Amino acid sequence: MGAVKSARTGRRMPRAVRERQMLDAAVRIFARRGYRATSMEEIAERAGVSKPLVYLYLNSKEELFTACIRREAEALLAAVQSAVDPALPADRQLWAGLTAFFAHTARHPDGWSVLHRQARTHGEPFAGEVAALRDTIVAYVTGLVRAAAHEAGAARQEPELAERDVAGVAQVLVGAAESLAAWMTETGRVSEREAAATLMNVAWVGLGPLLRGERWAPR
Amino acid sequence: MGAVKSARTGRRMPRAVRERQMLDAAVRIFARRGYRATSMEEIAERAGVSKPLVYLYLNSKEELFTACIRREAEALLAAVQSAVDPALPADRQLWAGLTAFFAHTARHPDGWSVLHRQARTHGEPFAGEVAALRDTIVAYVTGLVRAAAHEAGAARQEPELAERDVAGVAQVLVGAAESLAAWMTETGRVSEREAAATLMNVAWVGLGPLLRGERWAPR
Amino acid sequence: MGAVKSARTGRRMPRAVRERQMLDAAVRIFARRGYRATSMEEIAERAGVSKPLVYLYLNSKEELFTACIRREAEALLAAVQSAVDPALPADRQLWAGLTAFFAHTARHPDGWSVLHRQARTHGEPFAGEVAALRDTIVAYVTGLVRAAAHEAGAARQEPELAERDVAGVAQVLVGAAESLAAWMTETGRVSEREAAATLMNVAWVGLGPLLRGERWAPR
Amino acid sequence: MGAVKSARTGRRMPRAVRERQMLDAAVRIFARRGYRATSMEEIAERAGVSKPLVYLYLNSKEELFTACIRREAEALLAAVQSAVDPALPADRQLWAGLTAFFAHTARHPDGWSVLHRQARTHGEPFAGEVAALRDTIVAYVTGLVRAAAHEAGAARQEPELAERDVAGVAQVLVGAAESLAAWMTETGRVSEREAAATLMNVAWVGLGPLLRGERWAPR
DNA sequence: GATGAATGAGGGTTCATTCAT
DNA sequence: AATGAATGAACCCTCATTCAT
Repeated sequence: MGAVKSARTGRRMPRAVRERQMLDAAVRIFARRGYRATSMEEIAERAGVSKPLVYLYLNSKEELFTACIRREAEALLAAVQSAVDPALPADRQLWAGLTAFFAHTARHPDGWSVLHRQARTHGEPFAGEVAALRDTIVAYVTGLVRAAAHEAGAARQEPELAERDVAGVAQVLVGAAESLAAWMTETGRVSEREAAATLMNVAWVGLGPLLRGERWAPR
Repeated sequence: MGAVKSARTGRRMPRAVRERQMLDAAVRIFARRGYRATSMEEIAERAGVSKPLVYLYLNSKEELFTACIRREAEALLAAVQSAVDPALPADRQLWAGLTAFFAHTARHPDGWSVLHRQARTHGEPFAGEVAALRDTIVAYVTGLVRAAAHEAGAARQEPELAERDVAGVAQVLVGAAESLAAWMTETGRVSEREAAATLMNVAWVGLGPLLRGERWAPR
Repeated sequence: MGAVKSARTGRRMPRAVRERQMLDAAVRIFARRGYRATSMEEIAERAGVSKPLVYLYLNSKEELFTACIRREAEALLAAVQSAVDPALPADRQLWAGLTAFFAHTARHPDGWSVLHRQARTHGEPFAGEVAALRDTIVAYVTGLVRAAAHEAGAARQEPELAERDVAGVAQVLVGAAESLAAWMTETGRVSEREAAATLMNVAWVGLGPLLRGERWAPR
Repeated sequence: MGAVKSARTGRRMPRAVRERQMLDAAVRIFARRGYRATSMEEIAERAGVSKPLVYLYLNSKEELFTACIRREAEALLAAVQSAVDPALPADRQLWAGLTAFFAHTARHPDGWSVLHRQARTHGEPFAGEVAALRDTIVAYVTGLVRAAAHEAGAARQEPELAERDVAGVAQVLVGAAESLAAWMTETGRVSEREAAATLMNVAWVGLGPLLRGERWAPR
């Protein structure tokens, strides 16, 4: 009825192209409806092919969803990594990475929704796929925070930050970044650079007192 | 299949009791399977009643899910609010609130999953219910951060924090807290107090340099 | 939701009164929704009693519907019969009967709908109940037509009408009357007297040529 | 139960054929059970297909019922129209039309039941479909009666019949015809030609006195 | 390389009916 | 005299998936 039909653009396309069309359609629909509410019928229709062809290429709904998750995870990781020059100082790397992250999620809201919302809400095996991605990112950010702390500390002759605190800052950074990205794509109220700047101010500027050993403790 | 059956504990209970049982069952199953993948049958079974009774009391799957969201939202808000003494200084309030938040989500992981994951993933009208809760919390946290900045600034004769930064810190706090809570309940790798302490260190301790006007800027 | 609830007018009423309320409610709802689409719930609600009470008094949906049919059939028959004075000439009796019939169906459209539409569309045992009523009426009308023909024929020294033609005229009369009654209650386009007059003109006035032996035959 | 199963005659048939089978089955069952009491399951079974296929081709119970009504209405209209030669005099046309009508309803009792009983009993949108058919037929019959009166009147130098009476006769004719058809198919007590002849005698032969201005009036 | 035809299985919802009080 | 609590059974509809061509 109201479904937008992609005009079936010429039959007989090479497999790689067809597959891409199917994944594009799938990501879009999974992102907007959720895994269970998405029907293979609708994906096939939007991809401009028949249902059996979707099965021929992607085997099952579960494998199709997994393929979507993998493709989007790789794309996101590639976007962030290619934006970061490992030769730069840690804070510049962090800035570049955050900017690339927010830019990518803003440009691919459906992909981000699949990763951040849909995959995590529908249990195994999908959640595991995303967990792996997240672990990679957390590890990378942890390295950056450690290096940043090291540089800053070295400059000011201060003791390095304890691993626990490094990990804590990294977790907060990643968690807040995810949250901001979702908020950005859903409400459009913040720009990519604003989001990145907010995080840099908290993470980087806030590192100073932590490096000097300040801690908050209940009393 | 493998579903655990609650031994039907005696027929003929007053409506209020039955309704509670149904909501308990529903929250648990919605949290684990997601809205669409949850069947009314399974909820009824777990609640120890027949499906028609669930419909008699809760009308429809959608209303049932909404009732779950509302109950869990109210419970979470009540837990946090009753933990906070408005007479205390802002940092103590923040600590108390965060601790209560993490304690509640740790004790009610299914409720938290319904609020944080499921409700937000399945569109309107569910997302709206949770958005209202989140707005309440963000407003409250913003107030605390502003007050905290005010106290700290006043003590040190420093200019107060700009509203933009207050809002940024609040957003990061709430986003990071949500993210940590989910991570906590999903992986069990951090304790409630650790989570709260990490956030206090970043938010509270890191407030210092921000108050002194330090900002990170790319160049 | 939108259902009109009769304010439960005082508990503890004599059985006969309660039963009447239930039948009233049932006729009304059966007439408007049809047998299958009517729920015992709605009847009970409209009657201002609980469902078990409906069962206590009327045993089952089927018996309840049958009771409605019988009550309405008896009422219709009584209305027609009490309007007819057997001492009058046949044409006056026919006129009185038709007028009473149209008046009754106009005043009790739900009852007429139950008899004419609902009961006949839902198979046995309901159709049989109405068939009995119809047979009674057809027999009565046949008698009137025969008598009318006799009077007219006797006056003009003409041969009486053959039984086949008498029966034919009676069938047409009854069929047309039913049809007009339904049309009247559904569209409201004709008055009771107009309907009766139309039928008298066809049946009575048209009797003349038939009595003189005129017939239409294909050639 | 007692359901007759059509031996599944070979799988894989072209859509048009299957659709016809489904409509055949549906008309039969709707006619006998009524709309609400008919289950899609039973229709599918009788059509020799699975339930989903019925939905694939006919979308919903409501659309299926509507499709039945339309098909039967068109078939009935076509049968009557093709039997009538507009070049013939009005009485011959009427006779041909009535004969065709009774013949068609006798040969397709289920179709007639769907049109006359079921569709009208189950409210909109079904009743509207049949009302359109009836209007067409009433208009056609009105034309015939008018023409017949004109011919007859012209021959005898008499004044034409008033429009009100023409309409009255047409309504009575159509109503009586419907009623006789239902009675015929339900009881089998009259033949098609007898039914048509009865109506011709009343309508055609009875037209004479009406043309001469005779009217019945109460007094 | 691609599809029209077809289905098993399951989910949301409703309803007539009963039991215990 | 009357009801709140409860359910077995069915029904409409959808969907992931396959077969035959």
